[in-house]
Amino acid sequence: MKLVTWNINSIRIRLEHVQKLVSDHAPDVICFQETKVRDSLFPLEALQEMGYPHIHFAGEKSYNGVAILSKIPFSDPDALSWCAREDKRHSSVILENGIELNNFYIPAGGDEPNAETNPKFAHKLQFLDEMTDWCAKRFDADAKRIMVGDFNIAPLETDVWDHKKLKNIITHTEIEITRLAQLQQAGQWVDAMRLHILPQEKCFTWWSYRARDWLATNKGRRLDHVWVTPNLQDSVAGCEVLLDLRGQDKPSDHAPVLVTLTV
DNA sequence: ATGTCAGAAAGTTTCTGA
Repeated sequence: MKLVTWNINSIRIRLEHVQKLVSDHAPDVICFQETKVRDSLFPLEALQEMGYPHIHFAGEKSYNGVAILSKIPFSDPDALSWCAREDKRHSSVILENGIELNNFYIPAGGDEPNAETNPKFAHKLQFLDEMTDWCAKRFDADAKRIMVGDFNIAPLETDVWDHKKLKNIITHTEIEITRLAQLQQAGQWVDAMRLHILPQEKCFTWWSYRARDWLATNKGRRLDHVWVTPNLQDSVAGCEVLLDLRGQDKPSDHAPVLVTLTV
């Protein structure tokens, strides 16, 4: 099974890039974040015509929004709300092969890494805490689960272009990295990307629009993640960040992450 | 620290969030 997670930053404006992803890599399942479209305007037919008859989406006007596209039939489509808000930051399905797939868009958190003065950062931390409680409560050693998405946190020193310069910048602060570790522990999640792209290697999935020459300067961060339960660890056959899609005309600021599983 | 985007509202320009 080839699985992609991609913060698309508007699904409607980048349908051609989705088509390129499909033509070049033919993923079985694609998880999108930041679709930025209300459900009534979601381009369902166009995506189905690309070869994805099974689509679960949960969106809103302008902001957030997630979608799961699949060649594989699924059941139990769900979309949970977090932090008592109605923003669309989660969706899940159970694939026909029995694997539960969760797609998350964790809040970015604003600019100032102080939860007392910056409500966006407080929201991000609360969101992480709720996810941690949720994972702990429903933990099941026998369940086969995958959790993907734009987590908006780069935990390792090699997940950012300069650890020292970014250690007080949201996405790479100690407090976020600690919360993410607690979340990972609560579900015994395995970082599937880092099974194949070794932790000592730099690995980025996001480059700011503001940096010109994004590839040459390579001031990136690994904000997008694929986590699997331990019983799926040996099924993770490979991982690739699809840089060519970040290099298209009018790209998303995130590159897709492709993980191949032998399931 | 902010050089760029996307979407929305109402203005061919400003705001917000990222």
